[in-house]
Amino acid sequence: MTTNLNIFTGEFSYTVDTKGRVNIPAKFRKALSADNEGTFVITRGMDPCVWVYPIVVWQKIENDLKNLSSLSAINRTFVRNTVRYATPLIYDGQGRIQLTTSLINYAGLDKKTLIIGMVNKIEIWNPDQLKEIDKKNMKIDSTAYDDLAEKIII
Amino acid sequence: MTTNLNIFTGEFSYTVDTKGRVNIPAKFRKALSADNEGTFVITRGMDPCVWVYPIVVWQKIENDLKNLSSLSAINRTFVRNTVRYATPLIYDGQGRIQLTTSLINYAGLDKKTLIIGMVNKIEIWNPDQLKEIDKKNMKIDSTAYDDLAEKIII
DNA sequence: ATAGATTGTGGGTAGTTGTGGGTAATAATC
DNA sequence: GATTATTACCCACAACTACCCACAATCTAT
Repeated sequence: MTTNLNIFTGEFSYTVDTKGRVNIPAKFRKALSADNEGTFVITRGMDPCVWVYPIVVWQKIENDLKNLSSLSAINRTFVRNTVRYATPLIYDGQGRIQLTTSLINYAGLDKKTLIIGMVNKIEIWNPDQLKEIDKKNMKIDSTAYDDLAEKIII
Repeated sequence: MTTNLNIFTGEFSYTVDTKGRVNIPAKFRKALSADNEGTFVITRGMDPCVWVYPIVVWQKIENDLKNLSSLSAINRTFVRNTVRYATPLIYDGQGRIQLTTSLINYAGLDKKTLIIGMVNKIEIWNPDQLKEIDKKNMKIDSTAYDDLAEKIII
């Protein structure tokens, strides 16, 4: 197949087990480039969910952050908030990653999860929470959304 | 023949089998350019049907999405809604693709299907559902249609 | 007109995948 | 240092998927 590496799409339903482990969908593991050596970085998403990056992609982000001047208070806060909750981890023999309790709480995860490919990263959601957010977004004025849709022709 | 590659036209009747597989019409497989290596991407259509893209066409969309910053909430929503249901897949030795249950449900597919070439993509419909939509569209005031007629001369 | 190839549809089987739990090694606590 | 909690690694298994073969119907070409 000609799918690109480190690009993730699609939606999958999985469960967080009692030990706080979730499966990384087999398709996503196959899309992970070899130089990651099975390693992801998990961190807080901007929405109430967990973001999962291939480690090589994350390292590029770290690099960009390094180049932000610490003179600006906004920069400092931004860097702190982005890096603060980031944890690298390898998936186990069954293809699962071990989430941290801090991130499980942040995303409100509990048994049922929705794992969504977001092109360059992966999101882990509590399905109910995503439904809420979706509902809220429906009401938001959609002109900005339409502008995007016009630029990116599907 | 000198038909254009990755351009699809015409209508075909096929069946979804018990395993959720549908045939891609031979004509469409022949129109698929070699660099796709037999790979399509299926996703939700804007209408209640399944959209099927050649993967090289889809990858152009992915690329545009990858360049949207996740700092903006609208960008995140847009990316999520666009790629959430997208799955790349190769057709098997018999020329079939394996649909996901999620998309089968969304499009209300059940045995009989209508496969329609939509120029740069393919649509998979439940024939009854398409008939419904067609009926509804008939009633719509046709000024918009007339506007199009000025742009596209058939 | 007939033989051969192609096409659409069905089904079987071996391997993969998702999920649970067990055990040993490591870390933390008192 | 002993005890407890946590983590890393392994085994088990049901459910699912990818891949293969079969075959009738249709098309192509000589």
